[in-house]
Amino acid sequence: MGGAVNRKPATVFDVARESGVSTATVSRVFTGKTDRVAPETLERVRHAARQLGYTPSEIGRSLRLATTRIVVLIVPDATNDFCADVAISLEQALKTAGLSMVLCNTGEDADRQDELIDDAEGLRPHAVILLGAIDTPRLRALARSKTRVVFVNRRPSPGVKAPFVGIDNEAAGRVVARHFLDRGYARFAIIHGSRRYSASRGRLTGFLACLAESGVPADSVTQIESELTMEAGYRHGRELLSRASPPRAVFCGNDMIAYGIHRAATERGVGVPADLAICGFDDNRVNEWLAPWLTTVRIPALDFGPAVLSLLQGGEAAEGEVILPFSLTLRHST
Amino acid sequence: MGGAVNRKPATVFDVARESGVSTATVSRVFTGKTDRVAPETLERVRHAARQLGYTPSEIGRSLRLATTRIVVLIVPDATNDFCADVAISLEQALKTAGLSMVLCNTGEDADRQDELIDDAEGLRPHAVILLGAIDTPRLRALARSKTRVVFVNRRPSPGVKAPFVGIDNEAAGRVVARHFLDRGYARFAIIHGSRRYSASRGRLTGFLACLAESGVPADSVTQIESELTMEAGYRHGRELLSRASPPRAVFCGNDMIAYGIHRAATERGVGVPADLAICGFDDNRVNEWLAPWLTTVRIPALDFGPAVLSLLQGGEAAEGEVILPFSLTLRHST
DNA sequence: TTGTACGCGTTATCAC
DNA sequence: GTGATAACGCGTACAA
Repeated sequence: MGGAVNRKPATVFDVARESGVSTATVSRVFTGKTDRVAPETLERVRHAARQLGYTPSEIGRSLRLATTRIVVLIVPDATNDFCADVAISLEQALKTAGLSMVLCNTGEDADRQDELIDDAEGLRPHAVILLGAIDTPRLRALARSKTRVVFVNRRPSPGVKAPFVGIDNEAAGRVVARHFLDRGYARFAIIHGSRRYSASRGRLTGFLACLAESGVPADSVTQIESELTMEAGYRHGRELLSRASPPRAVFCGNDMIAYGIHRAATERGVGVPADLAICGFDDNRVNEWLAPWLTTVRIPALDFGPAVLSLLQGGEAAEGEVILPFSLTLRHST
Repeated sequence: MGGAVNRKPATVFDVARESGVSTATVSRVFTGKTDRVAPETLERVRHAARQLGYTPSEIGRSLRLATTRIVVLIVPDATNDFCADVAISLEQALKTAGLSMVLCNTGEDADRQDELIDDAEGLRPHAVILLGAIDTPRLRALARSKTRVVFVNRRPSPGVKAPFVGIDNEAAGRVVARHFLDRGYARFAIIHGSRRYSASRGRLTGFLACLAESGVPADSVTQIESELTMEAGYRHGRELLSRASPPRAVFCGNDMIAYGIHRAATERGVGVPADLAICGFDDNRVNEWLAPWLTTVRIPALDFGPAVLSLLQGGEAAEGEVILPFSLTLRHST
């Protein structure tokens, strides 16, 4: 049995002493500069390290290099399947680059986001990734700082230059509107996320613009700003369907909303799509299995992680952006 | 405009110089020892810090205190809703204690788990939380080390003492078997997770024991060890239903499996529960909305995070354990 | 109430 | 190919 139990972790000094070399050599071994170390020395050091149960301290390393290998991902709502998928794909991508991911949840709360940004900066992270960021002074300060920042799915406010990964939301909104028009529907509703999010704004803008250009009168389109949860969708669905003249087709800010509306419709005996057409957004993984009826805009959530990583690796002052493709998945709800 | 742009982050020294005090005083201000600082000095320091955009470096702090405020959560499969819920609830709970969560995914791969454990120890984390851990020598070494470890949903191998959060899986298996028997079903199948997981083993043991005690012959029970995914459930479902004498009731290792089986049954025109009864496990959040037909064992996934935190805070050498309650959610699939 | 001085573990630089 | 050494940012014991 090694004696590595019940003592504080071994350090480079311990390994150096044990293997009869200097700390510099030990460091060289563990930073991969093995070509500058004699093979025999290399083996001696490795052996001693194993013996002592030595694992290099990221803390010491980070202090010396003035940065950690941690990437902080801040999401608005981790219970949302889309956020979860982005987190999963990002964690996988980061691991290939030797980076760890800290996950934080704002709960869509601006103050909480700002606190999390403070905490994140305290970690001196390799980068901060913001999914669905909320525009606050603190956020702008972060974007101005030396900290690497990547915005996902929400563009930084004009004037803030920073890498971006997302889709063309306005085009997506237009595609849905066009689809509704092609089907011949006349009265519409859109239940969208907060206007503070450029993603929500973009979809709303594209949807409304396409309808307007096709001569749909503005009073035929109900707009509802909503949380993006199943509960909210259910609530709004009940309200919409109890109106004297309910909408014929509804475009949802995400699939969660769509699930809620569908339930509201089912409970009232409203046929989908016979009486009400529903279009979601995101195309969550479970759809194929549990909601094979849902027409929705498919976003390649699992491609977001690799895209973010490519931006992180793309040179120092990268201001690049990655626009990922979307597509309309046609099923039976429209 | 403050001049905090384009320079390296401010340190205690900068703040000390700017506010005309010593670094010790600055440190005292930011570690909450404000009662040992004159109110006027306090304000001066805070002002200077704001001016400089100073955020205390967790790195320096961690080095000094020989530990970070990071908790590493290692999960087998983040795409699983149960894992996701545990992660979410843990992140929330940890934040209240000023801790950050690093999330890693083993993909059910033992080697990868061991690598992640190495990485985790390098971070000198406050604690490592293992959900569905795989028993390896490396894991045992971790449990023996000074690193705080909490096992979730899987008991450490006998001889390894460590805090545990989970449910009574054997009792859960029995409850499902009893339910099947009460409904009068005769031929059974259980599609369970890897026997390497004590959680899977426990459910299997309880299920089989209860059936055996009730006089069900062993050859009336099909056992299938499987991945816990929708795809695997679908595959096994097709296979089971194509048999000459298919099972009448199937107990699934988790809800994902159940979704897959349900789809396989639907595609073949097999009625649920008329021809096949299905019982899941976990009761994912989406069930109420998208699978309101699924009878399943409800696990309070969102209570796991707080439970883990309570163990972390429960004294130094806590070897406590938290057994959370489960219940059978009866719906229409049985 | 405040300041001085040290050490935490690592790596880059320089000298040999 | 190897070693000695100086930082990196912070918290605290001790001194004033």
